[in-house]
Amino acid sequence: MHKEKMQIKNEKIAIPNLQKIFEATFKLSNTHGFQGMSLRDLSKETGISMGGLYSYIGSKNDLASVIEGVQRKYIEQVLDGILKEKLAPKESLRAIIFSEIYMMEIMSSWYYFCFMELKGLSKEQQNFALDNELRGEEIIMGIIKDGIEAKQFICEHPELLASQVVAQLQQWHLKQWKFKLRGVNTEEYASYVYSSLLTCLSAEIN
Amino acid sequence: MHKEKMQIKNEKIAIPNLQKIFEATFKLSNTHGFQGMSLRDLSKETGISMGGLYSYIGSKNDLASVIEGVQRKYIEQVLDGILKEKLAPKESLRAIIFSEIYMMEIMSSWYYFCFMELKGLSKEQQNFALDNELRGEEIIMGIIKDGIEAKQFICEHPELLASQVVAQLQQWHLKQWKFKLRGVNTEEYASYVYSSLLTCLSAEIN
DNA sequence: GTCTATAGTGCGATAGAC
DNA sequence: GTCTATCGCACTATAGAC
Repeated sequence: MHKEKMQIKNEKIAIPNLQKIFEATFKLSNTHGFQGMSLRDLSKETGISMGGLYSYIGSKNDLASVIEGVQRKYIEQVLDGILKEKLAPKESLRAIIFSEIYMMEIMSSWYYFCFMELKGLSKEQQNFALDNELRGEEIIMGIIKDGIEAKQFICEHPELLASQVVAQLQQWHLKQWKFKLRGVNTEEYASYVYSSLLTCLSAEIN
Repeated sequence: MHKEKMQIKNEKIAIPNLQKIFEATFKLSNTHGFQGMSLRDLSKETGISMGGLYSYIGSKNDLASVIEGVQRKYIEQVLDGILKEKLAPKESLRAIIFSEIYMMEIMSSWYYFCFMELKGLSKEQQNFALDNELRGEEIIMGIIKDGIEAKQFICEHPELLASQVVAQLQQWHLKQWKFKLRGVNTEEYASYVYSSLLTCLSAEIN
């Protein structure tokens, strides 16, 4: 995705270095914040010189922007994949919850970075992110409403229940330290979010 | 609280100016992040000169630190007030949810700032904040367990249900833009969080 | 109690050797 | 493709006039 913007043309060199840059950015941003991280820090952490960094990124802000772009594209692909399957309401909710949580597991640093550093991005990218959050919530709300019409669910406030699920999903990347401390694993958490949702929908848990 | 550290001794001058400084900090941090905000920005926003600012704060980092300290003290006072009342499990949960949400309503900028800028604070303050989150969750979990023992509640995973409530509470300051957009008011949201919790506890809603 | 002026530092970014 | 050296700037913080 980032190919065309890069000065380094040899992929065998470019890809491992880009990976190093992303990982170091996540690490340093998690301790100092992206604005608090200097390119000198990043240079030390990656082992790439200041000058060298600039053949991989256009500018410091460009680096944050690229990370957000890659993350957004990935999520869109996965979500669209699920929606294409046209599952029944219950299975659809299950698929969304489990895939989002497993996705966060794999890309947890990306999620966390994008959430915490959203402010530093361009207005355009901020709007994309907010729209994405609304869209995610509306998809869940839509499925709940479909289930209500099909007499499978009972729920007074579908919009608030949807936001409850979104809140629980986000906790999985925002508060990983807490779940690790409590010894809750990915599978357990996803199962809980799903069963709690079914309880609030007055639906039977299989 | 911040009195002893300040150079300005006349309260009638100091308090309004400190207020201006806090509000401007919240505003600028919400758009650029605290690290991204310069004291020149803060000087322009408050109308106080660079030199003037330094008679109110010890340093830039000190400003963030003071904000976190004030916020923490406030929350502790309110929580302790509720726990002293020794209410029945249901009423206790209700009191915690409603007071926390109304508190966030009043001090929303403070909550948001402390959440987003936690990284920039000293290790000591970070630990305080994390402990506070754990403590808040444990209080809720404890009340749920009390209610289970008293045969008032049924719940398989008290610790996950407690984290669900904490997640929902945090959304109220993290995502205020969303609730405003959806036209959800404070009272409605607090009621929903409470009734959703009772549903998950298989308890009757009065 | 508030200001302007400025010291001193560390930043993002680039040029050009290798 | 990677490095070192360096430019110019914006930052935090302070000194001292008013």
